Amino acid sequence: MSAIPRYFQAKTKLLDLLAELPDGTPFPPERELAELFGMSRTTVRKALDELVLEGKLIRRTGRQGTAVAPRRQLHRVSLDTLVNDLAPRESVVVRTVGGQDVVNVEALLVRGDEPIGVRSAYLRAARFPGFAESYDRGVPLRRFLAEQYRVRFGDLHPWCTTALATPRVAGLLGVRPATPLLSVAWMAYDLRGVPVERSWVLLRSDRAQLTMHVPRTDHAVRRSSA
Amino acid sequence: MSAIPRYFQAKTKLLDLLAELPDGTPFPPERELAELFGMSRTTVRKALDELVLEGKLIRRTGRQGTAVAPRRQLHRVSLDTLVNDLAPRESVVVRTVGGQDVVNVEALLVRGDEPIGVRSAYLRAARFPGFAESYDRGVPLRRFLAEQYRVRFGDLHPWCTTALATPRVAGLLGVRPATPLLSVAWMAYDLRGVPVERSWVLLRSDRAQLTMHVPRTDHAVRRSSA
DNA sequence: CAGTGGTCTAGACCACTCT
DNA sequence: GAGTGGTCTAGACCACTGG
Repeated sequence: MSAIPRYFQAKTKLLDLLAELPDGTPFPPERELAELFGMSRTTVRKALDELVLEGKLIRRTGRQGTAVAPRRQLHRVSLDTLVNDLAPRESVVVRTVGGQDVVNVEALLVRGDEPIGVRSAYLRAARFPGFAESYDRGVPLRRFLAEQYRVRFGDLHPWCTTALATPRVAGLLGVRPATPLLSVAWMAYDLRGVPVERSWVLLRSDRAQLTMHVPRTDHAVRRSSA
Repeated sequence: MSAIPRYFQAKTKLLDLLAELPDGTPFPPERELAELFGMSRTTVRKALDELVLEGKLIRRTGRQGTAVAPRRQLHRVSLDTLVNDLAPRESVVVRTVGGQDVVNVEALLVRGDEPIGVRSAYLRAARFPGFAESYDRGVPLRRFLAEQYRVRFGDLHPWCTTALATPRVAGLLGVRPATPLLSVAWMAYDLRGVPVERSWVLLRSDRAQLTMHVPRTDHAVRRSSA
């Protein structure tokens, strides 16, 4: 095993420093920290980079400098809400892609005036004639499909992973490219097993947590059935 | 807007190079790429760093060098399994922390000889006397608590986010420090509402996906009840 | 042993923003 | 103009791995 890298020692010190400062407090400049810690600016920057990725610091160009990130209230977004009840309202974009074959519904998820995520849904255009023109953006997508096109949705098995922000998504969410995001994706089928909707959501994990539900388990039952 | 950084130009070139190579192909050394692109090694490394984070390249120390990442099969881990059915077996470590007040059960999650995650559970020692000595590592933690200590668990509301690997976790999982991981955490209460267990899991998202379940929704019912 | 990635340094120049 | 973060350089030393 190797020794603890200096940049990680710097990170530890920075975390201590950070814990004592209230939100929004300007942080010492990188050059000053480098001198204080007796390290090169490059090394200190590597530690700062990680703290920025973790959402604990914010950096702005110019005279504004680095500051303690406001401890934003983490918005708790439930999986059920994400799938069923999201009404995109004004920020939705509907475009047809793949030679008119597919309709893409892209919506920015906003909480308290801040973007917290992007949802992108793909539908077969042939299954939903006139969708692009008739979609009511104040209605959750799945409810709209259920009501207007008589879709009956079956069980869902979404999966969750991490992804790095592409430059495009980074622009939408106000983060730097290559920022890690929480990714939730699913394929929705109707009751006959026909695929209906392919969606995924990218969430800023510094602003939103995904909450899930696991019903209570009776281990006695589990045990006797095994 | 600023010009395109050189490291991003390097990344584009590397992606072109990478697209033509089959899985596992050795990649040119960093020093060679730097000379080829007319950049410093540091700049090329920044581009390589992102490709490694995206799982497109793997880097190994020593003579082995960089190579095109094999497209691994992703293990699908269900949320229910993660919470209820994980039997850590031989890799579990039990330690008491915080002045004997708390017991920490740490287990490495393995699939096919590869580590895919770490689970850490915290229990109040006073609630579970003798736990550290008596815990049977072949039994899932929650079942053990249910059977040996008569715990009846209530509903669970885990939450999901991203986290960066600390050097310690990185060592356990075989990734670089600061690799983005999928984090699943929960607080478990018994049926009387007393907190019992505080756990979290860190998953390598290049090897494992978290799968969840959403029961079918009847939008007609939802609509009429609103 | 030679060659690889991992880390670190001391400097440099730029774009940006506040005063 | 002064100070900030963003990028880049040329070099150095180390730990590790294969022949």
